[in-house]
Amino acid sequence: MNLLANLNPQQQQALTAGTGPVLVLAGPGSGKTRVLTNRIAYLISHLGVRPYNILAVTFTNKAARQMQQRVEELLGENLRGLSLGTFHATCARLLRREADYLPFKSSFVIFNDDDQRNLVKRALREFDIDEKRYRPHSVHGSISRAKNELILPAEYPNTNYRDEVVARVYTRYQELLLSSNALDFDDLLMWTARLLEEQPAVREKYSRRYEHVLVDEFQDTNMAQYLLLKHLAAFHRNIFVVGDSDQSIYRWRGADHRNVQRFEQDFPDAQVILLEHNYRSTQIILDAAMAVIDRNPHRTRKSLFTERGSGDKIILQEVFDGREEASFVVNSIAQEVLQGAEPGNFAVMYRTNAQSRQLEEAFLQANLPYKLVGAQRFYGRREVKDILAYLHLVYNPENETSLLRVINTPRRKIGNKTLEDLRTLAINENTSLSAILLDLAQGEGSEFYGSFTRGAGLALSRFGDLLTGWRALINDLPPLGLMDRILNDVDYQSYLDDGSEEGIDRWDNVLELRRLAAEYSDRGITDFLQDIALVSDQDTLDETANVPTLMTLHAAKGLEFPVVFIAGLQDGTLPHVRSFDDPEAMAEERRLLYVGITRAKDRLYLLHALNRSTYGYTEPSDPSRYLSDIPDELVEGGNQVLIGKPSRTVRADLWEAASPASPVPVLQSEYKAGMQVRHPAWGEGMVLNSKIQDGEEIVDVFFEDKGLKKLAASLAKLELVNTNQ
DNA sequence: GCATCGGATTTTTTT
DNA sequence: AATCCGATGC
Repeated sequence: MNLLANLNPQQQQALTAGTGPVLVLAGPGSGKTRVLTNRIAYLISHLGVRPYNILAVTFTNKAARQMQQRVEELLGENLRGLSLGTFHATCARLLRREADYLPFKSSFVIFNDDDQRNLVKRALREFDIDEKRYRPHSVHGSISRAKNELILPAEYPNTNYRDEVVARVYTRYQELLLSSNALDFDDLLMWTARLLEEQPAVREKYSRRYEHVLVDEFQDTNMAQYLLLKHLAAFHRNIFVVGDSDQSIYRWRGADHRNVQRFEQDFPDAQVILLEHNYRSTQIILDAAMAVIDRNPHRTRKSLFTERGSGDKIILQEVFDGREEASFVVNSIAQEVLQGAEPGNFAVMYRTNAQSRQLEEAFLQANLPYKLVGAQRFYGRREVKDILAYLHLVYNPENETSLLRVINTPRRKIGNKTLEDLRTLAINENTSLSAILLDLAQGEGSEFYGSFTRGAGLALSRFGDLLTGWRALINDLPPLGLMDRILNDVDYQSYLDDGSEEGIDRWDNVLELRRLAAEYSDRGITDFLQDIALVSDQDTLDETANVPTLMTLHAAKGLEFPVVFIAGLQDGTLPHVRSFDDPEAMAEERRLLYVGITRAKDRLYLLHALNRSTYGYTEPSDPSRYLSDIPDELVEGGNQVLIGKPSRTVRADLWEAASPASPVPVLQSEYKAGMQVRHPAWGEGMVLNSKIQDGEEIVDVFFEDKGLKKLAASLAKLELVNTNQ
C-alpha cells in the first residue's frame, strides 16, 4: 500500500508530519478528507500506532462514516478500538463511561429540540415569566450560547434584567434536565469539557490513551470543543487539525474560527501546512469564490488554483420572482438531463429553509423527483415523533415531554383537566407524573386512585398499566420488538388510518422507522435513541438516488456537485437582513456564499429575483451586493430564458423535460442602486433602482432639481460619476 | 374532552 | 403561507 501515491507535496507533508501539533489550512476541494484518512492509515501502518490510541472527530455522522470506510479500504484490516465519531457521539460515549463522576446516570437520554424547548417553557411558567416577552426559543438560544462558552448558571452575567431572567431559567432548566436524567446537545460538550478540566484522573486516562487526536472542520469548533480537544491531547500533544477559516459558517452556534489562531498561540511549535491546490472546481469558479471572499477583512489570503482549466463562465440569471426562479432551475435541469446529463449532478442551494418550498413546488409540478437535505423531514413527522416519544417514555419514564406527547395519543380521554390534576398531585407528593401513573396501574389499590374522578382515574390507570407492561419488556426485547408491542397495544395503525392518502403515507413512515429499529437488535435501545437524537441533516441524505438535491448553504458544506444553482441572491436574503448590523455576521454571510460557490465542480448558476416574498408579502429587492464583487469577465448573463410553467406533465422516472420557451436574450443591469450618475441635461443624480424590462434596462434616477426620472439606459446618455459600494 | 376558529407570529443558519 | 396558541362552543 502506498499512501503517498497521488498526493501532492503539501498533502504528503501533512500526511507524514511527525509528532507534535499540526495545523492544516485546507482550502475547499483541496483533499482534506483524503489527508485525514490517509494520515490515520499512515499512523497505523507506518508508525505502528494502535487504532485504540487514535481519536478522530468530525461534525457529522456522514463525515465520520466516510472516514471510517476509507481508512478501512486503505488498510484492509479491522480498526478495532479506533475512536472515530462526531463530537457529540464521542462525548456521549465518554460521559456514559465516566458517569460516576457526574450528576447523571450513564443511561442518560439526549433531549431533542422539542424536549429542550418544553423544559424552557416549563421553567418560564414556574417563574411566571411572560412567554411573549421572553420567547422560549430565544431564551434557549442564550442558554445554549452560555453552555458553548462553558458558562455555568451561577456564572451567568447579570448586567440587565434579561440576563437575570435567563440566569434563573438556565438554573431551573439544568435542574429539570438532571431530574429527567437527560442532557441536551450542548451538555454533551460542556459536561465533557468540564469533566476533563476538573477531574485530573479522567483527563490523564484519556489523554494518555489518545496518542493522536485528529480533528476535521476545526474552524467550526466552539469554546467547549476547543477546550476538550486541548485536554484530550494534553499528554501526547499530537493534535492534527484540519480546517479553513473561510468556511466557518457556524458562529451563531458558538463556533469561533479564531480557534485557528488560538491553536497557533497555544501550540507555538505547530507545523502549519497550507493546501491550496484545488481538485474540484474550474478556475473560473475558484476565481469567483476568491473575489467574493477576498473582501473579508482580517484573513490570511489563500490563492486557490486548479489544473482543470478555466471552464465555463458563471451564469448570472435575473428572474422576476421566486416562482420564476424555481421554474428556471427546474427547466434548466430538465433540459440538460434531456441532453444526457445525470439528474444527480445538480444541486440547488439557498440561504433559508423557507426558500425550498417554491423550488419543491416547481419540481413537483413538473413531476420530477428531487431530494431535500435536512429540515428534519423524517424525524420531524408527527407519527415518527409519536413512536419515538413512546420509546423514550418507556426507556425513561421521567421524560415528561414524551409522556405529555403520548398520554393522549391516540385519544384516551385524558384531557387538560386531568393532566392538571395529575400535575398538582405530583407536586404535592413530590414525585413525577410517571411515578403516579405507574402506581395507578394497580387500579383501586393505588393510594392515588381516589384523587380522580371515576372516568379520569380509569383512563390514567389504563395508561399506567400499558406503561408498566412495556417497562417490564425493555430489557428482554430489542428496540423493534418493543416498538411492535407498543404499536399493537395502542393500535397505532388504525389511529393513523383515517381512510386518506395521508394516513397511508404516515403508516409508511412508521414502517420506515421499524426498518431502522431492526438494525439495532444487537446494540439495543440506548444506541438506537442516541443515534436518532444525533442524526444531522446531512446524515439523512440518500446518496443512492440519482436526482437533484435541494439544500441550504449550511447543509451544503463538505459536499460537491458538477452543477450548482445558488438561488435567492438578493440583499436581505444573502446577506440576510438579520446580519446587516453586525460586521462579524456579515463576514459570515460572505463566507456562506463562498462555501456555496466552491461546491461547484463544472458549472455555477447564480440567480437573483427582482421581487421576493416574505410572510406572504411580495416586495421589490436588490441583487445581492456580493454579485458585484465577481469580475464581469467570469460571468455571462443567462442567454436562454427557460421561464414559464413546465408545460407538460411527464413521467418522473423518464425525466422528460418541459418544452423550452423560445430563447430570449437577457441583459444584465449596468446600473445599481446607490450609483452616482450624470445626465447631459439634468446633471448629477443617484440611481435608486434598475431593472430589465422587455429587453431594456430601465433606471430610476433621482435628480436634485428634477426629482425622480425613469430612463432607458440605452437611450439616456448617462455617465457614471462615482460608484458608491 | 374535543373540535373548530381566529389571531398572532414566524424565517437564518443546526449538532 | 403555514403553523401555533388560546378561546369558545358543543
